[in-house]
Amino acid sequence: MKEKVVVGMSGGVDSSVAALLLKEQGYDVIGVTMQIWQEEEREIKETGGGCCGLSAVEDARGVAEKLEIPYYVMNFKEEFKSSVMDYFVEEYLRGRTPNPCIACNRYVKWEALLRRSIAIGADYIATGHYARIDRLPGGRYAIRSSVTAAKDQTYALYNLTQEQLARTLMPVGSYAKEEIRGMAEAAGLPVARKPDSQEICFVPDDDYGGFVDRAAGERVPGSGKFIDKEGNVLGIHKGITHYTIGQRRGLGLPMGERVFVTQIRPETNEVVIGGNEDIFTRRVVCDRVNFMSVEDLESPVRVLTKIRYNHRGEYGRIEKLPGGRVLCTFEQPVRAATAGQAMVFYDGEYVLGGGTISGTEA
RNA sequence: AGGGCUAUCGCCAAGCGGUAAGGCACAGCACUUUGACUGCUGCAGUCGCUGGUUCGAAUCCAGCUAGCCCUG
Repeated sequence: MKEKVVVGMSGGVDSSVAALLLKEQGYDVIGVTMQIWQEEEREIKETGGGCCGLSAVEDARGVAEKLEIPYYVMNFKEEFKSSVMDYFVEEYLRGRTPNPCIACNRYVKWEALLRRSIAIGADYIATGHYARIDRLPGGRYAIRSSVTAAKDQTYALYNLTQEQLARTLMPVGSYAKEEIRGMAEAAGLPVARKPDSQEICFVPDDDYGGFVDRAAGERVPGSGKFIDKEGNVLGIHKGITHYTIGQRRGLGLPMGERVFVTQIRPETNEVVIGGNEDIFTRRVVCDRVNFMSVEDLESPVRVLTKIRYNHRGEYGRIEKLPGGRVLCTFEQPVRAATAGQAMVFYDGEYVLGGGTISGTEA
């Protein structure tokens, strides 16, 4: 009997080809689009694609028809709201900078979707991520870099558990983006030319600060002071939720030279401003760690570490700290390590693990 | 109501008789399954105002206005 796999279809090229590849590989494929934040009625159709685009359902259904596979829309709005949107807002209110995609992957895609897929008899779930999953000699599963470094999406997947990885397929990770588009074209999929997704999917107007303020209601932090490291007041800011470490644009401070956010202090509602040289550090600490290729970190090890999605990575030594935290001491200073963002460790092509950045000092 | 100094883009600031540098800020675009960073492009028909001298003035002269400083 054929193994059954539920493919999370966003309506983008990548997940569409994932479904195509799995069908060709002989799986019993079921297409599912996760309804996560969109309004029920009016499907806003314009740009979007990739992970959680706007015209998801319409496009995904078209692809499913073309592939002649069953297709369903599942509602995950509650899970998405509590695990992603609420978390997103809370983090900003704390002066941190969340990565919603990582939360969405772990808690919505790989928790809620996997559970429901199993409930309908599936053996696996699959996505269109540019990453591979290998089972290592020791028996553990680990995310492995995509064959194309350019589109590598392993960073956003470091938080998956062994159980989740054991039931996941990522067929797209073995190909380059151009190859994927080529296959979509060849198969006549209607989404072959769809642009890649970008920005935060549930903030369509790009105004994430406004989104947070609206969602925060009464708790929205008002304007406060921009200060320098000596404490001199440089100006007034719009509220700490509008800033992140390393940010330059949007400050409105004509200092004569480029200045950046170096600190956010939620206690005093202050945003500290400094020069570019003030945002580099060699020591970064994270918590909420998830180990992947290894079960635990017994002794310090040298790894390549990424501190943001689009980061080529920097070498450093990681070691455990009390409280389940991990400290990474980089060989070269890294720029703008930001609390709330993820720090992901790579052992060669494999994701060793990762955590949420809590600060730049132990 | 004595004397001196300064008035050029939102901020800072070149310019010194030959037809408005630059930096910051800001905007748009590119990049990007997060936030950033970065890159590219744009951004004074006009130099506080009014006259004058010059072929020609932001640049020289006069008056006016405003701000700053010193002395009353």
